[in-house]
Amino acid sequence: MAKIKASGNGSRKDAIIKKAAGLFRKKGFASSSMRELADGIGVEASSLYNHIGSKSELLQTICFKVANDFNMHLEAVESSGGNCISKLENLIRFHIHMMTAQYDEVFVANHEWKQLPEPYLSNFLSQRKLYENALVDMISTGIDQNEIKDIHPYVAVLTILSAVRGLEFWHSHKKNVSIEKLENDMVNHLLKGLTR
Amino acid sequence: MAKIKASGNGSRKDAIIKKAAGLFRKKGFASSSMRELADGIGVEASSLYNHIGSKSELLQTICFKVANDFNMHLEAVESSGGNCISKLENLIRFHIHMMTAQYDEVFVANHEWKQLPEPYLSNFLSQRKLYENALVDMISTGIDQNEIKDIHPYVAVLTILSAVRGLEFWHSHKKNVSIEKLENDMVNHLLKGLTR
DNA sequence: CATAAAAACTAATAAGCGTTAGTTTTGTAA
DNA sequence: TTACAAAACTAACGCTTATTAGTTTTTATG
Repeated sequence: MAKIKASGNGSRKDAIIKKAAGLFRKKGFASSSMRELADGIGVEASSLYNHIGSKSELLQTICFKVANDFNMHLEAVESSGGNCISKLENLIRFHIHMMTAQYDEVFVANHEWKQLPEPYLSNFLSQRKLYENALVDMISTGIDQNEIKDIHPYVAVLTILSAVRGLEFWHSHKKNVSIEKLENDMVNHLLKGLTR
Repeated sequence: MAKIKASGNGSRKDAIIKKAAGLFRKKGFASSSMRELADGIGVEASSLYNHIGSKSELLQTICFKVANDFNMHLEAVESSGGNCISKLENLIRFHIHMMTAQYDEVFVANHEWKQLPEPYLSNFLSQRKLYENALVDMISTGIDQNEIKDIHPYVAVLTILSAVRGLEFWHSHKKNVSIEKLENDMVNHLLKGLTR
């Protein structure tokens, strides 16, 4: 065996994907070169191709892994009991959790999906649309049951998803506030508003 | 004179910048080529250099034009009367307005600023930090004056800025809702929450 | 130690990139 | 019509890109 792995119990391929996620986040997919990625691992660029198929495949792996994690959690929440607001709260907290636990991967999936080639691009977009629609349904139900204000459901979904997405900016600022307070304050803001 | 302009009263340079904003939004800055941009205008790539300095200059122009528009409006709001909540509402509505009136440019400034070379990158980031700080101060004042809930001010700023930023997804969905209802629902959500 | 597989290496390819130089065409004004 | 400037063109430059082929080194297993 050889030098690429270094640590952990994942495969060499996993190590490459992890490094790629970090690089793609920092510089963007198109501005990241395979030579740069190889440098970060301590290997020649061509050596990477013993483990992966292509640069594009790296992006695909990252994006669909993230999409899958969100879909799995959504299913779990949907089939759980509880009212709409608590389901929404659960989802918001999961988004915040993912953003901190898998920062690079979530960031890349959020920013670089446009660079996916067909048919992966269409696949990714339709998965995201399904996810959004599930949240729209959840909010619509909440409105019907008088849990939630009369608001355009998609606007609310957009606001929530965009707000949690914005946690990507948190990484440079995380000194003063604990992640628990961040999570609680954001959930509270999104569900109960700012006005006293 | 020559063929590049086609319409309007802006210069040829302005026409190129406008086309570049559209292209950079659709494909990303790094994935957009000068040949592609020239194609969209109906000209050879080298002809562009009679009007612009470089590809990077196009990005700089777009990013700083947007930053400047936001800074100008912020100054106007800060020196206006009114309580904190109404100032915040004014700002949120301006963000929504910019996102619809200058979609390509705002999108590019939001997504591609990372590709700015130094010292423009540092300049852009410090302008954004100043903008964020102004909003943090605004919310802190609101908390002191009992207008706003006791929330971590930066979390609230992050939530608001991220939410309005998410309107970039609106362009594919704008059929069912008027921009006025969108604006009102989002302002209401961000200021007064979702829960009835 | 021998063998085989895994994973590294060197070298090269073809394509695309931003950009420049030099030249020709186009449009305006005298 | 002539003269000037603006803006287009063609052709090429040096560089970087992802990727492949072929070879050698490393590692694990018998």
